[in-house]
Amino acid sequence: MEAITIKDIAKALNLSTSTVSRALRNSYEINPETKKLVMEYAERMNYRPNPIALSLKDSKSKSIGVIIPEIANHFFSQLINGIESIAYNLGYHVVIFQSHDSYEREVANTNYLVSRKVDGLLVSLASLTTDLFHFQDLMERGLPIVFLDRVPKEIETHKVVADNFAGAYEATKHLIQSGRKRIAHLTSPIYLSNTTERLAGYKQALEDHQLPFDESYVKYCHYGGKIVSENEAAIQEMLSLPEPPDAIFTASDKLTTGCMAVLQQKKIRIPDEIAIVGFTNIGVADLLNPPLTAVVQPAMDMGQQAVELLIRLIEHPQKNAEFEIRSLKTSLIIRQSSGHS
Amino acid sequence: MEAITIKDIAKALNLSTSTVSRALRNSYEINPETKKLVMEYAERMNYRPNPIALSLKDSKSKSIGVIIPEIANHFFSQLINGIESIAYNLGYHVVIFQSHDSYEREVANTNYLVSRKVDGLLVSLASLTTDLFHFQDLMERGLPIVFLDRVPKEIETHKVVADNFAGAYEATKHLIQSGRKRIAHLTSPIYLSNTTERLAGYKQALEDHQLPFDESYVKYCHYGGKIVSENEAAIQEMLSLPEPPDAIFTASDKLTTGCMAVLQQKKIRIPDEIAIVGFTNIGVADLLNPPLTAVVQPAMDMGQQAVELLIRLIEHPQKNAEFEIRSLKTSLIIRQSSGHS
DNA sequence: ATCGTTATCGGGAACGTTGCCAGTTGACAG
DNA sequence: CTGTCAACTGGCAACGTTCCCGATAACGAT
Repeated sequence: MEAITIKDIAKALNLSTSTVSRALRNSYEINPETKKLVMEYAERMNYRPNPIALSLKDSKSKSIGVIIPEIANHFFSQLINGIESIAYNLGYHVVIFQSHDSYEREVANTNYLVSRKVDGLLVSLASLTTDLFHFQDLMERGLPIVFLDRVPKEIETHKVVADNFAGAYEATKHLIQSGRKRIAHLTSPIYLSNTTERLAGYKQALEDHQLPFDESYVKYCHYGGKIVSENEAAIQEMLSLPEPPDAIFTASDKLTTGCMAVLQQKKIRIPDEIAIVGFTNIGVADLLNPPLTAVVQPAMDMGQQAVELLIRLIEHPQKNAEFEIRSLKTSLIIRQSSGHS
Repeated sequence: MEAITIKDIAKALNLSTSTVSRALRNSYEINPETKKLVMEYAERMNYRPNPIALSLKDSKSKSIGVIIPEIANHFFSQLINGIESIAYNLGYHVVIFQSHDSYEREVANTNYLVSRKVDGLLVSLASLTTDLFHFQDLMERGLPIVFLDRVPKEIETHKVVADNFAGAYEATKHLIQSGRKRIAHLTSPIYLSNTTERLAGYKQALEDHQLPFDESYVKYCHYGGKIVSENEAAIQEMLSLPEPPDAIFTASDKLTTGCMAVLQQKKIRIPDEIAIVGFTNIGVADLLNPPLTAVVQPAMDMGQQAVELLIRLIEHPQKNAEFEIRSLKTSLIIRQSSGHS
């Protein structure tokens, strides 16, 4: 606990704290000998500057906050790995918070991170967030924020997303080309950017292939598949339609596995009766029964690009800012669940 | 950015900072009217004490550090959820770091967290950590640490683990009772507490059922299944034995899925040719092909108990300390991969 | 009138660091 | 011998907060 401070060094070497400080910072106006003396002593005593004191002084912390819905999700944990790999190399620390898709938690986490003087924020919106004031306010006050994956339309800043439209289009098209006619879409709340983009891709693919769009084939699950009963109800509703779907395109990790679980439990054969394509980064897709056809997002890459943009924003405060929206390609990995022959 | 401070309040209300400070803290020696004035003004201006300043002053931060091997792992993310749920309620913040099973990273993270003045540490050891000085040193300097899951024998403090011996015993016994005779064990480096305990349970089960223990049936994967080729090599070695195993008991998430992937790729039928039981908390065990028999750890509970112990340690510095080792029961969930009829 | 008490408040130091402003030397030109 | 200028170093304030110590006034009690 008794960490050594600059003051201790000053006392031991009979110097002033300022001198020590400048010596350690290798200032030109310090006698090389003194410098050497200080540096060696500091080294020997294993001196580490106190980041808290520095933060207090400079209102900077060399750390960035990450707010994501949850970490128990392959997409987000890969995202984090991407973020960390870059941030680490650039000398930034990463502080992770989960919103658990709750608006209140997101706000609380945001406030805490700000009071902790993070230099910037990386955010993927909670599914239940509709009011964006807490972020808008911060941005106006000059805090750099970069959004990724689930991004708000209303805020102007750098954003990194997957090409959801193309991914959904490709997935739907794949199902169509595999012979499916009645393709359902199980997705998240409509006010997520993801949802509308994927929905649009899905619709466009239907249209381009002369299939009708039927609103009753689209189900929005507010809790993103985390509440089983909601899933189950949504799927049950679709199955009870006069013409039940012969394929389901699911829009997230949890929705996909949740859907598979429900079908399995109902003894509905995949893909014979219903084919599935999931928008998911789940790691064991090819170990599933049946192996899952998936639209995979370049999560790691997304994380990396997002930090890069953020750190650029932090270190070169906006030259009143052209903001970028980077849209990264997804890849469709075809396995058996889509019934592709 | 221009957060309001106690000084601002003092100036605005024509008081001294000390008075404001005490008013906010509801000190008895402040005139109730003054108090009201201050509190209302603070409320109106949305005053929040600066945690950095507090940390500097008290060398306390009301936050705890968590160092785990990796987040992209169901066991650990559940652990985190358990930790957060309790810590949050007790007014502590949780700062998560991944060691990625690297000793250097573990040390770096530890140092950073300590310099950031976390009030305590929750640690699950990196698989490549053998030198424990960085933790021992901290403990001697009075920093509360609680280990969980992967714990060191050499350090005396609270520990929370799963009952690895019993879990492994039960898994092995289950395989034996399902008619398997040549049960292999795919596991992590031997210097992890987990590994030895699970190995012991495995051995004991063999012995109790009059099966010979054969060292060539035990493979230690240093990278815990994260490096596919290592997995593959280990499994290949076992398959090339004169008497290849008819069952494999795998000791972790990644080892389990890795093993299944290799068998699948080699077109070895599970469980017909080789049965599998995995020590894993993977969420989609029943969606796998075949559904996976698993020894599940009460990860959430483990996390919760560990924080409780840690916070107790933080808030009631050791009454020279009876240290607890809590061992929580695992549960064997039987599915098809073990070939149970 | 003097003193102790109580109630209420302000001053200043401290946490660790940096940066500005001032010294204090010594050398050297004038 | 003085003035100037480097070269080097020290003092101090500041970041936001708390806490110890006093200070002030009112008010009985002595």
